Amino acid sequence: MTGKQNEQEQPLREEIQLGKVLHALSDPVRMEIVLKLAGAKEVACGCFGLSMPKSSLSHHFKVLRNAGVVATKREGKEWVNSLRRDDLDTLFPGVLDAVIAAARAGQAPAAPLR
Amino acid sequence: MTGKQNEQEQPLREEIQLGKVLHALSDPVRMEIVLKLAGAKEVACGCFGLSMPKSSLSHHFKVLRNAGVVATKREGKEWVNSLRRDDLDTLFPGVLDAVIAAARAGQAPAAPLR
DNA sequence: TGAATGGTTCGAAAATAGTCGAACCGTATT
DNA sequence: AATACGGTTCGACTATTTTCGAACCATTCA
Repeated sequence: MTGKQNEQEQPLREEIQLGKVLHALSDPVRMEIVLKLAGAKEVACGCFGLSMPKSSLSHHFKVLRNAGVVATKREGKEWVNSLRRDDLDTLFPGVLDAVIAAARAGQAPAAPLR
Repeated sequence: MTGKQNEQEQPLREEIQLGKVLHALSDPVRMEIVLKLAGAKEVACGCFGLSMPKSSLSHHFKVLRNAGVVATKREGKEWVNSLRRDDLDTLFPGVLDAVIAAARAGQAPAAPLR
């Protein structure tokens, strides 16, 4: 009953590459995920209003994870995701903030944040 | 003798999309091009120490152009490229600067800028 | 006009990325 | 133990990207 696998393999901070990060962020679905994570700390995979099969969604999370953009770990029976803000900010200062701000402004102008 | 085609088709400012830009920047060759352009205003396509066929290089410039990252126009018999800083800064404030700074720091740490 | 230069465009082949159903794996609940 | 739940993994397929040689196109210079 001990956790057999309660973390997905993710790159260490120093293994994160800018190119990979930018590629991960270049997809609209993944950008939407990142925007949601940016506003909500931690979110389970299913809690996204994204209409697509589980497997597709899981794929996008995997890309984000492998790029070092999000961290995923078990929390009960669901996987909980979070942005690796500290790592990204340290490695690439300002990049994530600027991209998120630009994406917020451009893609979803009408979304009432509260 | 009049210029038959002295500009490559490029998106208007308002047609530039963040996702396309990020994808364009996610390739190492293209990032290198952008870094060179960032430090040198305008540069002809050939003036890059990149060892690859003309057609491949041309392809990467095309991706950058289509994404709205660089502008290209005829100057005598060569094509001259420049970063579309003003457009990008207006649309996505801080993104280009942060990415360039991060790329400079990460990829080519030993390059003595002067 | 002819040839050299600088770079684009055209295929076509190879590599990479995205989509999705089906099977699977831990966890929790019964 | 059996079932449900949340999500991953495994193919297989499709679509997009990358790479590169060969042909082409303006421009300039001889």
